[in-house]
Amino acid sequence: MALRHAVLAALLDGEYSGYQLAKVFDIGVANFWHALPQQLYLELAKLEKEGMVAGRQVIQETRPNKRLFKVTAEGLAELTRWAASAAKPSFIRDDLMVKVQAADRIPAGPVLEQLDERVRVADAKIEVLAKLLARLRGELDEDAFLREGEHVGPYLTCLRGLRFEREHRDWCVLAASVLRAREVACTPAT
Amino acid sequence: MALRHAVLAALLDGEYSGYQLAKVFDIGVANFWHALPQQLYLELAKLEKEGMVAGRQVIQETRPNKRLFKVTAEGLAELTRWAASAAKPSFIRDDLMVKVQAADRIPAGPVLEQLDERVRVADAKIEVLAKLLARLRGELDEDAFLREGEHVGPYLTCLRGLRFEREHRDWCVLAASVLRAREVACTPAT
DNA sequence: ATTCTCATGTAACCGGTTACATGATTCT
DNA sequence: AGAATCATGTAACCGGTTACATGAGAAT
Repeated sequence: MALRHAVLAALLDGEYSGYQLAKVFDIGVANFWHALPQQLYLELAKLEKEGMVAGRQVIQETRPNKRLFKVTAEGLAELTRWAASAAKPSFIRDDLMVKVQAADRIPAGPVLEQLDERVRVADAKIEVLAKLLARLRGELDEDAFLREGEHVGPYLTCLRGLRFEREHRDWCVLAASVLRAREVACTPAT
Repeated sequence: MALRHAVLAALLDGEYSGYQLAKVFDIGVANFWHALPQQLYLELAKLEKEGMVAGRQVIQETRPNKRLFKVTAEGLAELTRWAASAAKPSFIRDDLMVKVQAADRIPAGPVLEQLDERVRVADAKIEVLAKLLARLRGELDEDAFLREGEHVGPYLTCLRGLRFEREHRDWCVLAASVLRAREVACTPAT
C-alpha cells in the first residue's frame, strides 16, 4: 500500500491541489510511482479523513475553486514509520518487452514500429527530465547541489528517472536494429 | 491483460510445467513481468481451457508427476494478434524510491540500510543474468549471436534486465553516498 | 531430524484500471 | 465554434497479492 506514501512524499514539496498533484505525478513522481488522477483524489480524501493531510479551500475568481493539501505531523510520522519498514523489491512491467521476447517467433513488423515509437516517447521524456533537473538544481552544478542543495530527494529520484529513460531508449534502439537486421536477412529481395 | 501473453511468450522456449515456469519467470521473465507461482498455475489452467496451450501428463517415479505445457497454433495466433496491438507505456513501481524522495525530510538511516541491501541484491542478480546470457549465446560472442543466433528475443530481454540492474545498482550507490555525506554534515561530532 | 526441492492448487481481499460524470474559463 | 486547461469526483470490474493447503523424496 504505497500509493498513500507516494502522495505524502510528493506533498512534502509544498501544497498541492488534487489537480496539481496529478501533474506532479505525471512528471516527477511517475519515475517511481504511476497513478491516475482519480486515484489521487480518492487517496487525498482518505488521507484527509485519517488526519494525514490537511486541506484548505482556496477561492479563485477566474478559475474554479480548489483545495490545497499539505502533510500534517501525523502524516509525516506515518511516512517515517513506513520508510523504516522493509521495502519490497522493485519490478518492471512492460508489454513491449513481452513482445520482444516473442519477436523471433511472430511477425516482427508491428513490434519494430512500437520500438521506434518508444524511442520517440523516451527522447521527449529525457528532455523534460533534463529540464526539470536543471530547474531543481538552480545555479549550482550537479555535484554541488547533491552536496549542499535543498530537496535532494526529488532530485535523486528524477535522476534515476532520467537514467532509466536513457537506458530504455538505448535498448529500444538496439533491439530494433537487431530485429531489423534479422528480418532483412530472412527476407530475400523479391 | 498481459500475464497470459507473458506466459505464452515464455512457453515459446519449450515445454514447461507450472513449477518450471515459475523458475523461468523468476530469472528470465522477471526482467519484464513479475508473477507468483499461484498466478501461473491459474493462468495455465485458463489458457488450457481456451485451447491456447496444451498440457501433457509426465509420469515420474522418483518425483511427483507433472504436466508439461506447450503453446498451440491458436495460442501463437493470439500472441501475434496481441503483439500487433498498441503497447501500454512501461512504468517502474518502487517503494524504495518513494522513501528516497522523502529522505531529506525523514530519518535517513533506515533508508540507507535498504539502499545498501538493494546493492547486494542487484549485484547477485547481475551475476545470475550475466551467466544466463553467456549460456544463451553459447560459443558466439554477443555481436555474432545478435546477428546469427537463435532465440534473440529472450537474449534481448535478459540484456535489458542486466542493464536495468546495473543502472539500478549504480543509482543506489550514488543515492546512499549522497545521503550519507549530508547526514554527516548535519550531525556534528559529539 | 530438518531443510530444500519438486509439484499443484484454492479462496479472500484489495489496490489499480476503466468507464462514467460535470462544468467553467481561456485559448486558437 | 471547438479544443485545451482547470477542477473534482463516483462506480464497476478485474488482475494481482496474501494467506491457506498438501505431500513426497532428496540432501545436509
